[in-house]
Amino acid sequence: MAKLQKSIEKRNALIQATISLVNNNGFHATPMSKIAKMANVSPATIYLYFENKQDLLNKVYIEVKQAFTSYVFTNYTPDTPVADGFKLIWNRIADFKLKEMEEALFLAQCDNTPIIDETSRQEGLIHLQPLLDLWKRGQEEGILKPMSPYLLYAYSINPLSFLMVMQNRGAFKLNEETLEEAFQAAWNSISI
Amino acid sequence: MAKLQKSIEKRNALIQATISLVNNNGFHATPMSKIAKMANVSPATIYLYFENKQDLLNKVYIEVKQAFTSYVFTNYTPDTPVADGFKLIWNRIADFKLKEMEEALFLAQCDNTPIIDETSRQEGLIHLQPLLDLWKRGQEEGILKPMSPYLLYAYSINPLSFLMVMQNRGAFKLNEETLEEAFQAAWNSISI
Amino acid sequence: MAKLQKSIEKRNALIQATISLVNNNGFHATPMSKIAKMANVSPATIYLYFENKQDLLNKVYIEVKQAFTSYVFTNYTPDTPVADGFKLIWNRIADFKLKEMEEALFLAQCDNTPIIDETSRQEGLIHLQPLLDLWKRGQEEGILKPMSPYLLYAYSINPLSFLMVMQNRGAFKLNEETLEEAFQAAWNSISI
Amino acid sequence: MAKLQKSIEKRNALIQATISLVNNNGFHATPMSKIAKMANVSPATIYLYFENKQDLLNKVYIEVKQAFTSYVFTNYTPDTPVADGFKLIWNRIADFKLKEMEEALFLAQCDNTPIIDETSRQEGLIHLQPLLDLWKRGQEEGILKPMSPYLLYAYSINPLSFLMVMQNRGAFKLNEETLEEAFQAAWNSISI
DNA sequence: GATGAATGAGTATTCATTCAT
DNA sequence: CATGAATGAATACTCATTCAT
Repeated sequence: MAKLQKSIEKRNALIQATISLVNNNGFHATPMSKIAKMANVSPATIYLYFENKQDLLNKVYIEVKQAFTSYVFTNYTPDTPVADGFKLIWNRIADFKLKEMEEALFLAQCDNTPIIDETSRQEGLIHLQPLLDLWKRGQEEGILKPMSPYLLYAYSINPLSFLMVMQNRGAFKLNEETLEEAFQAAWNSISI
Repeated sequence: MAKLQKSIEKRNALIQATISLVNNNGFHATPMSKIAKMANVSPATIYLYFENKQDLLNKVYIEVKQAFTSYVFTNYTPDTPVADGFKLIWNRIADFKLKEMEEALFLAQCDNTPIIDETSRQEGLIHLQPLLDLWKRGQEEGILKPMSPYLLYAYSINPLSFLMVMQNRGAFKLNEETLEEAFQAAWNSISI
Repeated sequence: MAKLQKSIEKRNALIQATISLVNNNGFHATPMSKIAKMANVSPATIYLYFENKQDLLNKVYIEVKQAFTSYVFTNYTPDTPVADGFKLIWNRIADFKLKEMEEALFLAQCDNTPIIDETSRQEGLIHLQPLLDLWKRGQEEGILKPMSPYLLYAYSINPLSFLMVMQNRGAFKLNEETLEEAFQAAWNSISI
Repeated sequence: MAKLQKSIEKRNALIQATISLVNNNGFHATPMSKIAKMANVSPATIYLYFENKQDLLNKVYIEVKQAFTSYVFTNYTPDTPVADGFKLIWNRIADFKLKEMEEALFLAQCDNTPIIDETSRQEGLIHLQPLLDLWKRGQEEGILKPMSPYLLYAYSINPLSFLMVMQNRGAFKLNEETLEEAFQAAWNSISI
């Protein structure tokens, strides 16, 4: 029991170290040895938990993406009215990006870079379905513009990533006021 | 003259090779030797034009960014009415992302990654001033929401990057129709 | 008793695994972990039976060599006439190489390679004495050429190793006919 | 010109170092770094001349084998009478094993071990054809036993490898007398 | 200017071996 | 006895950079 516990902790430490180092230095400047050191294990130990560096990265990506979607859809049920549902989900996304900035930044980097395997990328996408369903419902009800979900995502969700990156670089501050402005912009862009 | 010409051509070949390789393989999988090979020069030759790999990357970034802004503001004059001016600029940006996809993808990767020096990043920003001025004018005229330019950018400009990346991955198609939808979403998000 | 039995079985499994893996992949590509896996034990268990990898290899060599000589001299008694005795022993050697090919191939590889300690090699040799005695007798009786036993061995015994390796590589077939030819060649080379 | 010369010298130094180290320590205990050190180059330099460790080994094997066969058939012409021809070739083989012991030992190790690629092994064989032709002629003339060339090789040629290994281990001495005995044994084993 | 050969300093990965359980 | 997890010490191989020509 204690052993399993320790094993899980080590794996998590590796994942956290990877996120942190890739965020700060980029994938190309994140050697396995540094990850090991930050996680307080030997480099060889990484290979007990992950097949190789690419596998480590893929697995971290998938798990962070799952944590993200899991966080996002907490409290949401498919019978929530469209406008309320969208606001709920949007706020959870914003919350996640603010509270789990490391994870969110990591995702942003992976999503704009060819460092993740295509299959892992796909695997990360499937859990977004409830949002797509919500949008479809909104379109059927005539509340949302009849556009491709990619457009809906590009204008209502993705901007948060940009804003978070800017906040991380110290150029911009996400607070109650700017978040409200952001939500209005998001809603205006997709609602009829 | 012929010599200078050849020199410039070599430099351009190096820049193009860097863009192409970083796009396809990521920075971490783009060795100098490959760049040299693709540009048909010796690895040593790179160091006649750039100080080192980081310098090469920074310079490529800055030049591509300049090409981008230069393209974007062609035909635009500061006395254009706000709505027309925004539409003009927005369309040029969309144009660039469609016609110079390699360059645009490269910028998207650099902008979400810690591979570019902060100073180079700043240098890439300064040429965006005309757009910021336009927005300020629009806000003074009560046409645009009185938000931070970061918010304006996040919602009216940045989504195009996301859409382009998606198009590049084969998931989405930017055509006359979707571009029009995109523009409406952009305008709705920032206009009062 | 059952415990001792199991212990012996494990040790044998380790020896067999070592032989098989070294034969197929060579010593350099035979990690302890693979040996353990093939023998269905933990890597750590190997060290309960052998001091280290070198010791494992030496012990395997010695035991296989003993199995070989023991097999070879079964039914042979020192009072057998020289010609009969040689034929008897030669046939047993040929038999062993055909029936215990794994073991024989392992010996061939060890005998031509610096992977076995010199002392272990010596230890493997001592049990060949009956053959040396037979040869001495044959020379005293004027039946065998008065040559160094190394020459006798090189021409009458060692060729079987070569033929077995060739058969293992699929290039040659040892059957009743070729074995008879081989024996004639062997006998012709050493008899007066 | 001087550059090409140096290049060839470096390559040869690498080959010699490989032979020497593999002979003394075995393939498994011959790291690239040691080979580099012995050849007075950087480890990275090896990879300018050979693709990887396996390629290095294969190439060394092939070149040594070619040197061997080339040495062996010097002075031999296909019209030499069978007995004379065999004696000539046999002596050259013995000569090579005595004078180029390092090379010969290396071949012996490679020939009894799965460290060489099968294709490289095949490539090493093709140059032995003149000997096979000689044997065929001898069989047609009724001088040699009508056996498989593998048997002829096993009994008339291969024993020299064994004797050389023994001499290298200090157990046996190849001199004029023992060489003559060896030749007689070889000839007796294959001649009618 | 231009180059190709050369390399030192890494880097991912492996593996023999140990040790707490 | 037996083990699986852990690791330090290699090891093959890469790559940004240099330098003699």
